[in-house]
Amino acid sequence: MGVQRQTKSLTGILAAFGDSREALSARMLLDRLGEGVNKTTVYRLLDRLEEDGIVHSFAGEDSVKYYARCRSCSGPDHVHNHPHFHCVSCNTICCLEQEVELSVSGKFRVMEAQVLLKGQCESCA
Amino acid sequence: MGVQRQTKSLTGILAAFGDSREALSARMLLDRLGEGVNKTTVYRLLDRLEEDGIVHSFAGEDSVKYYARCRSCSGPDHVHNHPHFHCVSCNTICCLEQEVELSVSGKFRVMEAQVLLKGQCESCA
DNA sequence: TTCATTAACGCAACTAAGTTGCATTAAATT
DNA sequence: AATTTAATGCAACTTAGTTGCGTTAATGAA
Repeated sequence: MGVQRQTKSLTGILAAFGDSREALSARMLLDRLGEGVNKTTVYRLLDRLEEDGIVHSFAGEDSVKYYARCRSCSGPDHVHNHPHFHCVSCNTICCLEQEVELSVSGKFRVMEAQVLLKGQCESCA
Repeated sequence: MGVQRQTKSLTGILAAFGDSREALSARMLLDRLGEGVNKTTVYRLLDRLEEDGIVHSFAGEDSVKYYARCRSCSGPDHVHNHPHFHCVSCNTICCLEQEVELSVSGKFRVMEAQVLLKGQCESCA
């Protein structure tokens, strides 16, 4: 059981994500929301939102945990195997819509794939 | 300019990697080498070894930095676009040999791809 | 609309990963 | 053996993330 109450920290965080595909870290959320929210609350809310399948998370290249709203990844099985793109110019990280299909030979049983791409996004290229 | 001297911390770390494809974190190295090495030294050596292209690094699912010896990835351009496999049974992370080819549509300019697979490895499957 | 319940909050104190400055040690070269 | 300086070890620090606990406030019932 994740989020159960409509608090202003919750609406603040959801508003920060807005309707974009951008991935945000706890720090980024704290910076954007300013005085409005407490560090512990942000971490706890992100956990609960992830439990509920409202957001998903992944480790960025900088070994920091990033969160993004679930959009195309909200299918029946709720798999998050879309790539995340880190633009080295504008330094934003966002979800790409397309699924990645990759074939791994051998006897490995792949259950989940996390793809992190680095380069220049549409606006910066 | 990375590593310049043959010290026992260096040989210890290289011995810990051995000839395997396993990826190790600073913590794992410290645990395995015990009294033999200092925390700061391990972090600094890993940095230098990465500069020299002896090892490469990536963020694990746990947002911890993992290092692995460069083997198949030691080509002319030294690209590290092979996948890393995290076995949920034996909990080891290792480099896979095969390159991943993934096509990203749209106007993104992809410069680097990091693929982290989760599942069961050959021995555990 | 008020009250009771308890989810959620905020603070302080903590852990763990990784970094930095600086004085000391020890490879490598002469 | 003497010199040079890369590398080390320590302590102190930064940053990400967690935990315990007393307080606050969203929600549903009376």
